[in-house]
This record gives sequence, structure tokens and C-alpha cells, in this order.
Amino acid sequence: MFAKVIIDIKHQNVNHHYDYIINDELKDDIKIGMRVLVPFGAQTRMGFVTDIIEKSSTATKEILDILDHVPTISDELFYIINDIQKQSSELYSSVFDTVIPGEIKLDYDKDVYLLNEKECPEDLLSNFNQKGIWHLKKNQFDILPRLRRLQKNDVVEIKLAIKQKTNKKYKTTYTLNSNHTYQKIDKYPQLKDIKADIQYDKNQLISLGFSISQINTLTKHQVFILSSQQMIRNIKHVFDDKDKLVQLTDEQKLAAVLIKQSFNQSKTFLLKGVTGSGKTEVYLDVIEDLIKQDKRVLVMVPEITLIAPMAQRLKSRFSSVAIYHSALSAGERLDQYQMILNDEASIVLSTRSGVFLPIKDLGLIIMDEEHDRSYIQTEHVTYDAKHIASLRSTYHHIPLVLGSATPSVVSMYKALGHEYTLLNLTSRPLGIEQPDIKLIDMKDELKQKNTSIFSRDLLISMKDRLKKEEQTLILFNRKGYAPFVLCRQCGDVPKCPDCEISLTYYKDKNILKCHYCGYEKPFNQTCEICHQNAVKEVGVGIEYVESELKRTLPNARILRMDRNLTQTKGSHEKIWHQFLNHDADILLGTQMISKGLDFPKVTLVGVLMADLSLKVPSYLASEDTFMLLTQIAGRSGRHQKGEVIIQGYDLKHYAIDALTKGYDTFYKEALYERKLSQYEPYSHVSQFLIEGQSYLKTYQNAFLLKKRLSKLETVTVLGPSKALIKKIRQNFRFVVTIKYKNIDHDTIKEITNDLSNDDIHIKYYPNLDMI
DNA sequence: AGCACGCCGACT
DNA sequence: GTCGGCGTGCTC
Repeated sequence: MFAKVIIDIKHQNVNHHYDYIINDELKDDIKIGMRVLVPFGAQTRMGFVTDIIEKSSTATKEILDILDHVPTISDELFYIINDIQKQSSELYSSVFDTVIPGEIKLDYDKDVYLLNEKECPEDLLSNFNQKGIWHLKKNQFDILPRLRRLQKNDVVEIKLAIKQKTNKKYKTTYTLNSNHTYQKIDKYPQLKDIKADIQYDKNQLISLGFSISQINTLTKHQVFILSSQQMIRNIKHVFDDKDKLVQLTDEQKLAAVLIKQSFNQSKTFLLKGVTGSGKTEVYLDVIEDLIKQDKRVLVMVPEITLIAPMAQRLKSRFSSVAIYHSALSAGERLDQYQMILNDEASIVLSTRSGVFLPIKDLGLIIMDEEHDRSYIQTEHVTYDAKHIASLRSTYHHIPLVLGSATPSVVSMYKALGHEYTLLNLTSRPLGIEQPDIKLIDMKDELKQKNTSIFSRDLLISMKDRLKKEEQTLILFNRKGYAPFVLCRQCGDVPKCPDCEISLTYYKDKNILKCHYCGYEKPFNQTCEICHQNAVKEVGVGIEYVESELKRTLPNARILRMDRNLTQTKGSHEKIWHQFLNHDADILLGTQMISKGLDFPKVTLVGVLMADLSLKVPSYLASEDTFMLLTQIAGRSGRHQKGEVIIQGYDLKHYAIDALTKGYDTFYKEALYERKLSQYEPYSHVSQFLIEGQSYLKTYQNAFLLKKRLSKLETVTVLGPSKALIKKIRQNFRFVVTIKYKNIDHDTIKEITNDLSNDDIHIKYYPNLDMI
């Protein structure tokens, strides 16, 4: 028997199957989808078995070992991988990497053994430990050629040290052995406190009065028996587990019943309900029924910030909830993955990367906030978690429930066209009225001589909330203190040397920073070009808003929340917890604050420069803007009547104007616009990103790409145009956009491969308009 | 990607 | 003659 194996190397030259002999020892255990260890040239590498065959004309070497008990890539995962590969030209190894957790990949370090100390050059000797072993990490590999020459003369021996990137965590425990034969136990009076049948860890024994050497002596004489136990790293959330059991409304009951009737069918539901209409209650009710049938559920949220509140709801009603997202530590993530693989979790709560998790007996997939763009991965191997979820729904014959207060135009279109089943929750069970929404044109404010970034109405309302001890949310969607700085003498704007975009000014650290590549340098008032002392910040960033707020309302306690502040683990939960405890009056933030926790005391929401996100050059800009504003407006007055004040310059645009009129108005306008310009759902839109170091060559290939694509029937080609990020890390970027009804992905792959070379890289983004 | 191999120039 | 750097070709 032979196995077809994909090697874990991301390189075009080795991007194909290699055949290996399966020896008799491994024959019974090996299965398709397992990770194996194989010889590869002079190396030993990990690979994935993709097929087991009877005949092979190329196999010469044997598989060394099997690394799994259960296949890492299940049949279902192969089905998903196949779908991803159909429309992308990514390397096999990259796709495998996307669908499995990075923690189970291998690290290939080296152990160097010292054989002949006298012959070894002196400058190397200090690297070896007492046992004569030097553990060499990846970043020290440049010394390898020298070591190999020493190996030839038998001075050292280099051995491969393979280990999984992350491993299970074990804890040693001590149990009393009642049958021990050690005589001198009188010396240890502490032993009388040790109970049989209890496992003690080292710290417990120390606190009972044992010294470390005493513990070792007693272990040596078998008074204590050592055992090793796997520890599941516990995932803590700042929130308490509490959930009120509520009676479902008739609407909610109906929605739940319709979903329950479709267990065992691959049907997609669109659960549409305004904020506070109780979509989560419907989820919980359906999940409960499903778990009684001993099936598993995958619950997905678009962002890590939404994990905690959903985890709280789920954990208070159900035991065995596994949680999976990118902010877990590597160890935590591995543990959760193992739990899921071993079928120890009935509910899996995750962000988009969890859509590939190996859940057994999957019975239902729920995607909350289905309209959220975070479900789409645009870096590395691109995929849309919503699409993957629908593949799994088909594969298992199970329902997929998409929930949203503001469904994406495409989902709503499908629901109204009966491709999906629409479930509508119209009433707010608590009977709270929708908040008042006021649109304020800042051009009028200026005419009235108000030059502040806050309108007079917003200022009055904020002061009013302070007096009433109620809370305010302020949304402002731009990071930093100022989007750029400008020399008032010569007009020079400092730019990133690699990305050619203006550097954002951060006042607290007094630095200029590139948003795309992270390049930073200290801010200097003296212009580098004309050497005048005239460099000043221009425009408004969130840090500037914060300082203005503090200046205008000196008594208010203000919290700020943006991506820069919440990069450390658990920090956003901490800020939310503070705000929930009313340790602050105003929470100022970027779009992060538009979703997540329910703040009962918030009765005012203010949005500054609401039309900022309309300026993004994409047909999705108006949809994103409407969703963001509706979402943030819904945060006001969850428990008593609230107020929303929206400031901007272009308030007549339907994405903002429809806020006062409702989702249906927005949907009609958006659909009309898309029909006119033939965008989704009337045509599909995909993009090509053409990158290269030479401006001219890159543009030329982009133009050739356009010419090749234009020859295809039923395809409309737009561009090439400069990408939203024109240049990043020394590479110029152009975009070609296509609109089509049907397309042959193989032809697309062929064209992009033809036009890609060492200098020019072309990446195809199916169903995307974001670059 | 990462290994061996072979060529070459620098240094003893 | 040996050491170290770099280009090339190959991996079942």
C-alpha cells in the first residue's frame, strides 16, 4: 500500500503529492487525513495523507510514523478544502494551514551533540550545556554549515528535534501509597495530615509543611506515588454567569418551532430582529432541544469582543461549552481543539476561524450578526465563513441560522426570494420604544459660529446625562490623534517610506506611525524638507476627540476604546466591565464599541463624522455605514427611552437618511442602486490584486490582465486602478475588478498564473470588493 | 523551504 | 590546503 502525501512546505516547487510506501507496521492504523512523518530529501518533514492507493510508480521511501489517532483532516474538511481550492490558486500547504489550528504544526529545531570536545572550536563550546547538547532554534540556523563540516569530522552530531508547536499541559500530583515499606516515616509528622485517595500538587504539600527535598525522598521510597494529569487551561471571562430564564413571545416561539421542524434538513434561516427583540432567546431555545437529541451546535460571532457576552449566556444555560478564537493563548486554543476533537463539548462558540473545527454529530450552525464583514478572511487564504458554514449545512443536512437586526442586502434578497426562510421578530419584548434619532448637519453648526467638533445639541445632551448620572457612547471611527501632519511653510506631509501613505500622529507617544506596516518615527516640529519650525497636525483622530471631550467636559469621567488600546489579552473586557460598573460617564470608541455588551445606563449615543465610512471606494460602503450606525444607535436606551445624535456633512445619503426610516427603506434604496450598477445580488463581483516592486511593470501586467479578462464572455472588467492601499512594504498595488453572472474558475486561475512571475504577484479575491 | 553539492576567492 | 559564502538543483 502507498500513501499520497502533501508536505508541510509552502513553496511552488513542492506543491504536489509525493507517494510513500506504507509498511506493514503502520498499515492497520493509517487513514486518509492523518498527519505523518516522512523522509523528504535529506530532511524529515510532516505531511498530510490525502489518499491511500494500491499502486505507485514513484514511491521509494517509507512513511516513518503516524502522528494522529484520529485524522486531522476529516472527510468533511477535505470537502471544504476542495471547495476553497476550486476558486483559489493557493498552495496546498497554505490551505491545510488555514483549516487546522497552528498549534498542531511541527517545529523543526536541531539538537547538536558534542562528541569530541578537544577538536571543537572554542567560540562554540559555551553553547553546549552540561550534557554536551546545544539546542538550536530556527533563528540560529545560519551556523549550520559550519556545524555540518564539524559533523563530517565526528566532532559533533546534529539530530533533528521535532516537536509540536504547542503541547498539552500536564501537572504532577502526589498520592499517598498506603502499602509503602519505608521505615523512617516517624521523621515526617506532617504525613498524618495527608489523606488517602486525594491527589496533592507540590504547592499543597509545601503548605502542609513538607520541604522539596522531603517530598523527593518520600517519592523515592514510594511513600508518595507520582502521577501525571492533563490540565485543561481554563478560559476566564470577567463576567459572572447569570441568565434569566424568560418566557418566549409568540413570535419567538414560532421562529424556534420552524427551526426545530427543520433539524436534519440543510435549510438556511434568516432570523431578522431589531436590537432587543430577543434573537438570542430563540437560539438558546433551539439549542436546548438539539442537545436533548445528543447533537452538537456551532455558534459563531463575528468578533472576539462578542465572545464574552455570548459565552455568558451559553454557559449559564448549558454545560460543556468550548470556546475558540484567535485571542486565546496557544495552549488554551490547543486544549479547546482537543476537547472538540474528543467530542467533549456539546456547544462550540467561535469566531470565523472556528468554522473549520472538527465537531462530531453537528446538528446546527448559528451565525449571529451575519451581515458583519469580519466573517470574511481576506489575508492569506481567503474564505467567507458564511459560505463554509453553508457547505457544512449541506454536508450534514442540518439547518444554518443567520441572525441579524440589519441583514446584508444579499441575505435579505435571498430570504425574500425564498432561497432562505425569513423569520421576523418585530417587537421589543420589554416594550421599550425605539430611540429618537436626530441628524445634525455640521455645515449649519459652522454657520452658527460653532467651530467645535461637538454640535450644540450633542453638548447639551451630554451635560444633561452627566447631571442625571446616565451614560453616553460616542462613536468616532478614526484612530490616532491626527490623520496626518503638514508643514505650514512648504506643504510637506511626512509619509511612510515603504507604503507612501501619510503617517498618523500619536500625541501621547509623540510619534508618527504608518497604519499599514507599523513603521514609526518620533514627531518633530522642524520640517525635514525646508527646516522651518512649522509642522502642525491636521484633521481629527480619536485621541484628539478625547482631549477635546476632556477640555469641554472637565468633570466627566471618560474611557477610550480602540484597536491600539485593546491589543493585550482581556483588555477590552476590562474596559467594558469598568463602563458597565459606571466607573466612567462617557465611552469614546471606534466601531469596536458598536457591538457587544448591553449597557443599561446608556441613554445617549453620539456619532461624529458619520459619513466618514461612506468615502470608502466600494459598493459595500453604504451597507457598512448603515449597519454600523444602526448598530450603535441600538445601544441607546435598551432599558429606558434613549436618544441618538448623528453629526456629519453628507446626511442626505440614503445610508444615513434611512436611519430614521428603518431597514426596509435602506434595503429598497440599496437594492435599487445595486440593480442600476449591476452589483450583488444581480451580478457577482470579484477582484484581482496585482502587486510588484516596479510601478511600471506592475501596471503593465494589470493592464494585460484586464485585456485577457475582457475576452471572456459575460464578464465586465473595471480598472486597473490604484488599490485603496496604493503601496505597502515597497510593493505597488493595482486592482482589477470583474462583474459576472457565471465564471469558470479554472480559466481565471490559468490567466492569473500566466501573468504572475517572480516580480509580479497576482492574487484573486472571489466575491470581494474591499481592496 | 531547506538540504547537499560544487565552485570560488580569501586566508593560513 | 582549509574555511566560509553563494548559486543551483532536487526532494516520492
